[in-house]
Parts: sequence; structure tokens; C-alpha cells
Amino acid sequence: VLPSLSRRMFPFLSFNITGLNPTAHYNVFVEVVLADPNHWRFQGGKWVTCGKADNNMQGKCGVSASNKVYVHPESPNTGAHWMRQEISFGKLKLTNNKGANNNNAQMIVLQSLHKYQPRLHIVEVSEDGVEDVNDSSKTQTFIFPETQFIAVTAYQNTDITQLKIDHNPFAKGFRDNYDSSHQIVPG
Amino acid sequence: VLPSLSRRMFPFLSFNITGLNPTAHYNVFVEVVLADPNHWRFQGGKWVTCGKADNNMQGKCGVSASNKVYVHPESPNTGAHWMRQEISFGKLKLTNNKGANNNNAQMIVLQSLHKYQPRLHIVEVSEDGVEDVNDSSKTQTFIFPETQFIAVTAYQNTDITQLKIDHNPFAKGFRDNYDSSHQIVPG
DNA sequence: CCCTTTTCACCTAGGTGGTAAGAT
DNA sequence: ATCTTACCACCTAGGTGAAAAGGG
Repeated sequence: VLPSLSRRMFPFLSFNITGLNPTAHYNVFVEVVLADPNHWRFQGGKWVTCGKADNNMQGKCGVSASNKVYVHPESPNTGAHWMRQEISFGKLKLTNNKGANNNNAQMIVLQSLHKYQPRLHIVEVSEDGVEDVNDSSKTQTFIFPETQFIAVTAYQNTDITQLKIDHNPFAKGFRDNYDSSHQIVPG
Repeated sequence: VLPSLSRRMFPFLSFNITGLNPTAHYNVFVEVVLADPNHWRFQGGKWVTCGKADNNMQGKCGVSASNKVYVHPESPNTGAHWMRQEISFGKLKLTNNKGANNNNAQMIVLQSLHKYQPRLHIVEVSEDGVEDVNDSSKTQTFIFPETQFIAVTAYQNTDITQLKIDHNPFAKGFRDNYDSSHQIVPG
């Protein structure tokens, strides 16, 4: 879901990284860009393009925007740190509220019913402590097409709803086989 | 308190830092060292030394030990980052269990009924990404005597207990004026 | 006797999908 | 009609001091 109050992305992105310089410093972050310019709707049990593409979306697919980036909270850190174990983005939050970024909280702002492609960026921090995203030797980007998703404000596909209920620990109360026998019963 | 299961230090340490190089990288951490070699006990409403000092404590006052350090979770980071706002150590945990460090969790191991002095360390990370605590030009240490404390496993001074109940949000249920009228009443 | 460990009810803090109401 | 918002009960996760139980 994609509410005005932000929600975490679930299932969340998680990566294993190798080949970094163990003693150099890197920023690691995820960016989310439009995968295509279409509106999508869920019809007849399938996601279909709505026909008309957004007017002002043409040519913007795959282009970065400043408010669509989530820097991993352990950034900056050493190559050794990033390679030690899987890097998870379990706290990455999505929202459709453009004013949501005004707070200190870092959230990714998306448009509902559009398809998105997450990207993983690893940027080496140069000696003077600033990252240089324009130096291609210092920045690497990875794209996994299987991580594409369509943002929604209300669930459309019940399979997705069930997947979340089954695997997200915070949705345990909605599981069919949830044992509530420990609850207090009046009388 | 100082249980085998660790508890947070409260009130917690918090610092404002100025004078760093905004673009250089630093590790920031707190170390806790013995303030004196004595046993302390609370008697007649006051803390008094127990008479006999620990045999193997002589000459160890103020000396570092590897398991008495808590690295601020935002380390490493830039001077600009550390100077932007107050640096709080609200999640620093204390324990008396020497095996507690075996887990991934980073806790400071202390001995009950001994007096301790926290120290703030700021270490510049050199260009190759490793800190050099032996280069005195790259490391700074700050000591505030008013932050000394005596570790305990059970509260002795009721003034301290009340201070925690009054100011620690997690102890709200123990406040005299706590309004529990919202609680469910059976029948 | 004094100190430590364990357990507990009670709280903060915040992440779920459902649902009803609101908006276009 | 379709999408969005606001609110809710219900959950995870974990930080409190009190009090009882354990240990030297």
C-alpha cells in the first residue's frame, strides 16, 4: 500500500555485495524510478495499462528525482562493513504525499497506480569526504527487474494481500490460523 | 541498574560538538572507565567506600578495556554530520555479564558497586579508511566529571529511582499521578 | 545479611490490513 | 464508479521498576 502516511515496503529489498575495497568508504542507497509512463489498473484479475499515458511523464522513465532516494541508515561505511553481511532495506518507506519529505524522515515519494523499478547504488566516498556521483569509476548501479512493483493506495490483487499477511510479522493478527486463545476472555 | 540482561543507561549521555572538519570522517564513541578502585555501598543515606579496595584493581583506574566501549551507531560519519545536532547515546547499554558481548549486541560491561567515569572519544578516520587511535592529532578525548556514576544491580538511593520514574518514558506506569482511567475494567 | 537473578505487569513506540467515510 | 484518506483493533518489539526467588 502507499498511504499519505508512509508505510514500509514489504517484502523489502536485500542485497549481498562483494568486490568492494574493504578499507574505502561507500554510501549505499536505493532509488526508485518509473518503469514505464503508463497508468495501471487491476481488471479481470490482471494488471493492465490504462491506455492513456501521463502527459508529463514522457521521457521521464528511468530518470532520477531527488525525493526518490533512500540512503541505507548505516551509510557512510567501509567496504568491509557492507560486505560482512546481507544489506537489508527493511525500514525503507513509501508514500504518495509530496510534503512527507519536509520532516526529518527520509521517505520515497511515488505516484499510485504507476509501475516502479528499484535501483541499488553504491558510491565510493572520496578522500575529502564527499561523494562524486558523476565520477563513473566511483559509483555503481544495479538493477534487478524482478523487483519491479506497482504502487497502490488500496490492495487490488488478493494474492499480494495474502502474501503480506503470511510473511509480515506485523500482520500476524490477520492470519487464518492465528491462535488467539491466550487472549483475556471476560467472565 | 545493572542486570545480567543489559539495561540502558538513564539519564543518557548527550553532547554538542564543534570544530570538526565538516568533510572529514570520524568515529564517535563513549568509553566507561573505573573512577577509583574502591567498592562502594549505600549506608545511612550516603554512598561510602567499603574500606578494602579490589586487589587486582590497583593502577587500573582510568585504563581502557576493549569491552567498555560503545560506538555511536551513526559512526563512521562526517564532521558536518556530527556537528549538525546533539549527539545522544540513548541506546547505550550497561551490563555486568561478561559473556554478554558474545552476541552481536554491543554493550558495556561493568562491575556492580564500583564508580565509573564516562569518556567521549572522537577519532578521525584516515584516508585509507582505518582509524589510528595512536596518532594524537587524530583523536580527541573529553571527560565530564559530572557524568560519574556508581553501577548497581538493585536501586539503593530512592532519589535516583524517583528521578528515573519521573523522566524515563518507559517507567510511566510507576508515576504516582499516572492516569490509568483508560484501562479496561471487567464487569 | 547483602547482593544478584528472574519474572512480571505495565508501559512506549510503531508496523499491519480492514473498514468506513471522503474525494473526484 | 473508482480511488484516497482516516481511523481502528491487533499485532511486534522492547524498555521500566517492583517483587520474589536465588546465592554466597
